[in-house]
Amino acid sequence: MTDKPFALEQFLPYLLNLAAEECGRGFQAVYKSRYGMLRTEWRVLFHLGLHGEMTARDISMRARTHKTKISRAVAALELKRFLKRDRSTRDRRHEVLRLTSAGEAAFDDLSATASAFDAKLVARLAPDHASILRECLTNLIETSA
Amino acid sequence: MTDKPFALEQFLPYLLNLAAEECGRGFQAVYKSRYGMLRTEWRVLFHLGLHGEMTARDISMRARTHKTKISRAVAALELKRFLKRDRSTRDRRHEVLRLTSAGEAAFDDLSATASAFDAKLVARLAPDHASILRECLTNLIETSA
DNA sequence: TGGTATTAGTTGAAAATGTAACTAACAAGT
DNA sequence: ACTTGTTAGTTACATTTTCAACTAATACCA
Repeated sequence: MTDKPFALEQFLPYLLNLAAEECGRGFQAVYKSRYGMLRTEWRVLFHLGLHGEMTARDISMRARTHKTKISRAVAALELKRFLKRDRSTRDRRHEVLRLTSAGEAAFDDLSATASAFDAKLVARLAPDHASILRECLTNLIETSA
Repeated sequence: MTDKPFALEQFLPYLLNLAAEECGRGFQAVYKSRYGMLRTEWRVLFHLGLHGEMTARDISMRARTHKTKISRAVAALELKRFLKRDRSTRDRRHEVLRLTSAGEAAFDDLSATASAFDAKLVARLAPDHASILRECLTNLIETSA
């Protein structure tokens, strides 16, 4: 502190957290109020909507989310009739997950909302900064794994 | 989805959350194992270490953190003998918070660790990207308020 | 076949968070 | 003095998250 005064408002983990919280709030309000979903629930919904059939483990890997979170999100989405599960016949440990038509409708609705929301965020940045931002974030996410 | 396939891995709230989680993990391991601290606790510690005397409300505003979180973090830090409180004589609703010498020692240690950690993160990015990243994040944080 | 290890997914208890209601102190107008 | 309103901070309760233990199915190998 006497040497080099640490700059908290420049510290990346701090900035990332604040930005994530601020930016997440707006979209959260939508999926929460409209479908009673939690964060992990919309993530699962989106992964299934985008990639079709997946197992809980696939989603867990792709979304870098712990399997217990996924497990409960899947249970919640099943309860809402947004997805169906089927045990794989080849390996009965695996459950193949798939959106129902209600789930797909929710996905379509929310992904449109998300696109619009993203556009608003990007509009706040300098024109050529958005792509650099995404590149940096992707980089930080992937290098650490 | 048939129209424009939504790109989840380009969606800013999603990227921000993943990046925040990934980048936070490493530093979290330090303050947690070394001092048994929670996220809000190190934030309060840092604000006091950097700005000297503050009230819980000051920290709450600056760190954009809800007052109940701050209240609990302050209580935890007091229990660890990292800070002291004093009721203001002018307005007895206010509590003036100040680090103890043990608190300052923890702050010095952790801020050095944080600097090193930040440097490692920056090293993963393209040379001129780090400052743009910080600018974007600051922008996203402040514009929304 | 039997034994050990691994993997997919679930569950329960403890810890953390969010929300709203609360206490205590002050301010301002009457 | 006496309401009414506001502010600082705490507490209580419900919701979420985390962590570790668990079940069930499969794989590997002797």
